[in-house]
Amino acid sequence: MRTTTDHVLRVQHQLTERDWRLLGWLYDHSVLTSFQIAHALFPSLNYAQRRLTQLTELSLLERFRPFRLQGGSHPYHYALAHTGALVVAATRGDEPPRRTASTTRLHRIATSRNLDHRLGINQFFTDLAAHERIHPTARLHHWWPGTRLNRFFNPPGTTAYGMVQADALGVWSEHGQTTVWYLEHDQGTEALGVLVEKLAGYSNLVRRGGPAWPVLFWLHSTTREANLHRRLDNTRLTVPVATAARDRLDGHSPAKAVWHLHGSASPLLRLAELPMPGEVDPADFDQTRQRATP
DNA sequence: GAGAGTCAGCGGGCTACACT
DNA sequence: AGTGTAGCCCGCTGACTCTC
Repeated sequence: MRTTTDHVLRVQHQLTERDWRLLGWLYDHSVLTSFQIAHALFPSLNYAQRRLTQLTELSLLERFRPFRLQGGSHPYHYALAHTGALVVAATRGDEPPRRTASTTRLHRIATSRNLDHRLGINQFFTDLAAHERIHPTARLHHWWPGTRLNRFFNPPGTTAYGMVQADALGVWSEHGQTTVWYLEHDQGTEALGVLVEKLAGYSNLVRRGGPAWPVLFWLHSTTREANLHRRLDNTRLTVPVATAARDRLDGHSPAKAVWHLHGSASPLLRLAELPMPGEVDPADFDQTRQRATP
């Protein structure tokens, strides 16, 4: 135990603010590819690869390359190694994970059938972080995994709001406008009816006094997007619903004007322009310990 | 001087395909 | 069936510049 703690102390002073942000993301969101990390946090892929190799040598990160059927190779996929998990847990005041738990977690990440879905969600947020990196007025304040939402809405000792099953929650600002939204990442594998049914959870939340933040469907094609809007025409909505299709992005970030707000005749909206039920202070979300940065 | 970052070239691991 | 080659998709390395 003493040795492990020493190692944690030893590596901490070698970390930059960017490293802390990366470790925090991996603590919350399991896995990122070298491309995603480079795009979100580094000026070049080359330099990112160097730094990631260093963090791996410090035993903060683990990496793996999934088998690729079409030939060639996947990029390295990075996850938190045991030491990395200890470092982040320590800064957040969480219970330090046991080594066996860290190993089990890693194996589960690497072999998960939901790996593509997870990487798809993470791609959305790393695209936003990349936008933030080169646009001084933009800021990704918070990126929460879906699992943290229920803790946020139902803290111990309070009246429960109910459950929502979002893939993630984001708090995003640009040009002084702040929005909070739930993300539903769609790979086109679920029936449209299943997507529409997910909105019932958000309606329940609003009915019990929860906030009516927009729900974003991040869809894989414009055809599916059009079909979903037709379905929504016959659905009673209590939260704003917006959609974007990845096949019309043409390299644009999800921060840009790509969002089709259901029931609105207005042109496509930027992420920061989505309707909010009231003023939002990003600091309101700090109490649940989002960042790993000490 | 140290660290951050860029550029170009090289090499590894894989599939597909043609040839023997 | 075995072998060689091309192409794809990557990461790694050395040499260099820039900034603090």
